[in-house]
Amino acid sequence: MQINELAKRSGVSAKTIRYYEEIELLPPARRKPNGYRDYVEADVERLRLVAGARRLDFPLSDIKEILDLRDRNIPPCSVMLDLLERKAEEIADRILELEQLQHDLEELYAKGKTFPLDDVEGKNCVCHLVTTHGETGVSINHSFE
Amino acid sequence: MQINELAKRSGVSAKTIRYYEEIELLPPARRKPNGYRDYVEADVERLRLVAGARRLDFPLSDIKEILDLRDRNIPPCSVMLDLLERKAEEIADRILELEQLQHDLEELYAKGKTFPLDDVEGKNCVCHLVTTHGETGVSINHSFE
DNA sequence: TATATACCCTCCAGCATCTGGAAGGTTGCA
DNA sequence: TGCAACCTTCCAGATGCTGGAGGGTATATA
Repeated sequence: MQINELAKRSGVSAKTIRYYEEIELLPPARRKPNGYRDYVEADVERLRLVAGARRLDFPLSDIKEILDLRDRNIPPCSVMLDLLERKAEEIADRILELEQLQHDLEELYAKGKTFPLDDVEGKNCVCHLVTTHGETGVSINHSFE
Repeated sequence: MQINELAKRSGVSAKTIRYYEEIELLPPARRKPNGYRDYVEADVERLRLVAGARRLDFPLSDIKEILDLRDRNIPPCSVMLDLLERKAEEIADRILELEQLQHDLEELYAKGKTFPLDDVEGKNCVCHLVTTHGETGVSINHSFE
């Protein structure tokens, strides 16, 4: 099987497959006499595991760890379970952050709407609201509340 | 004011300030006779706008646009309002994606828990669940449901 | 045989946003 | 004189690919 067929069957582009080989996530591919990469069913399966884990947003380093265990005939399932759990926590945190961000954006938008749009140098415009202040540089300027 | 003071007052690291200058988000800094960068109040204000927009997760390209308008004495507020609105939509989409992902992770975790942990080559382990299938490569393997 | 096309190959560069570190100059103070 | 604490530039790395240049190969058709 050539690289494009593997790509179709795994849902990973040929470009990406070569990249995975380069960073040693996949072993060096067997070659046909003409130098083309030549794959078999086991490669499809391996790559599908990679694709599935990527879809769950696992970093390639974690995926590599899983595959390395499997290659050494150590069942990687408990590691995988751990990763799933940690990832879920990470995602939950990220969702909270984004919700806070969305809240800030909406507040700024609403407030910005009430200000003139042509105040370049003055202080009564939305641009001025989008500014950090103080030494921490982390909170929104709420001085117009 | 030297770079470290600007860093403290804006909440942006000295390293990052130099980087912003390099990519022309900030104009080349004035220099003291000894070659050190030398800043004034206006630089603090400009950098705070950058930091505030970054905190809202605006890409540097958008921020550059805003600053360029301001530098040409064109009020950037209506552009900023547009950006706020589009960004909020983007964040909302991202939150939905992450919630879907979290759902998938939890489902996989729960299901994985019910499987043996030592099934390397077989099909009854969580690793096998984390696999794309078919030509699309986008859906989770739910064959154990 | 010539050509068109659809593959395949390698290597290099770029995206976005910094961050770390090396190697070295400057300032200020004991 | 020595040392800490600044400052400078330049290079490399992180993440996960993607695009393109420049070139070889395979197959079918004219």
